[in-house]
Amino acid sequence: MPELPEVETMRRGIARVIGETIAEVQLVASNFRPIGLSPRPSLFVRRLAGRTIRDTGRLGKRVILHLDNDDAIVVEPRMTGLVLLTDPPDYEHLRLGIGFRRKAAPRLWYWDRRGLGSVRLLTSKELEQKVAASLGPDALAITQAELRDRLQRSRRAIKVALLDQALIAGIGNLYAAEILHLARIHPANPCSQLINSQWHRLHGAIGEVLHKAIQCEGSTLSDGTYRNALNKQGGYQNHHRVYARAGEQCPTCQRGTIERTVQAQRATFSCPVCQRKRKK
DNA sequence: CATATGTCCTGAGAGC
DNA sequence: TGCTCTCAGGACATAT
Repeated sequence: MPELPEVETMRRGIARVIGETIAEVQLVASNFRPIGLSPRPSLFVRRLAGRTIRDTGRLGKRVILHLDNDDAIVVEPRMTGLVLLTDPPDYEHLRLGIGFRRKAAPRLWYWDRRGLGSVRLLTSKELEQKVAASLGPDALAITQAELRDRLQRSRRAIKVALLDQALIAGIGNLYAAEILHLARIHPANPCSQLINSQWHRLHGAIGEVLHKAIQCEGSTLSDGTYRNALNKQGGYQNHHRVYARAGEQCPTCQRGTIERTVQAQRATFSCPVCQRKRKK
């Protein structure tokens, strides 16, 4: 489930490879069907040979490694992908390894248990046209006016709209629930019905939740999958207010009991008391 | 054009 | 105990 905070933690965690030159690329075939790798393996390896990592970045929920020839490695972890500079949780689900010329440089791994993620090598033009152009403003950079302008005409529920990466980039199922709870907005509330004070609270809650989650290095859920680049668990799961807490008392109002509902085939958690369905 | 649904994948946990 | 079923949710293809 890596969302913005987890992917940002990955990006920061691999900053040490900036300036390193690629010596060798290892594609781990194993018994798995091919990972979402493009271009085809031989070309992928050839185009990376001798390249230097110029910078790291993030586009929504993707980690970007910018190379010295302006190509970019685009890592999309989806549900269970991890970018690591240390030994992975297991060797069975390793997909890709990159070794560097400098002896002291750590090896860069891509590990993915479920294999829904992908690793692509794109030109800067492809990165712009295929990736960046399909994303809305980053959730950490969006202004309150942009947020309202982009979402308020949607006929969908606010939580469903927050998950639409073309409207705002970086928020996933877990953080959407946490953000709406902090903002005291019901997830089923249609975007068109939000009033000014709610847009204000929503914008504030997006920043507050995401910054705190980054500070905690993301959320490691009960399955234990998510890890930072050094294979350490995140800490934000200890701050979750509603996610996976159905039946517990609401931490905001101390009166409501957290409910689990389903929207767009995704589990949603909210407090029926302080996240009222009608506008404020 | 906007929105809705089906699909991929593995492993954990429930229920019998 | 061992089997089957359900669920978890990223992004995208296809349908409405």
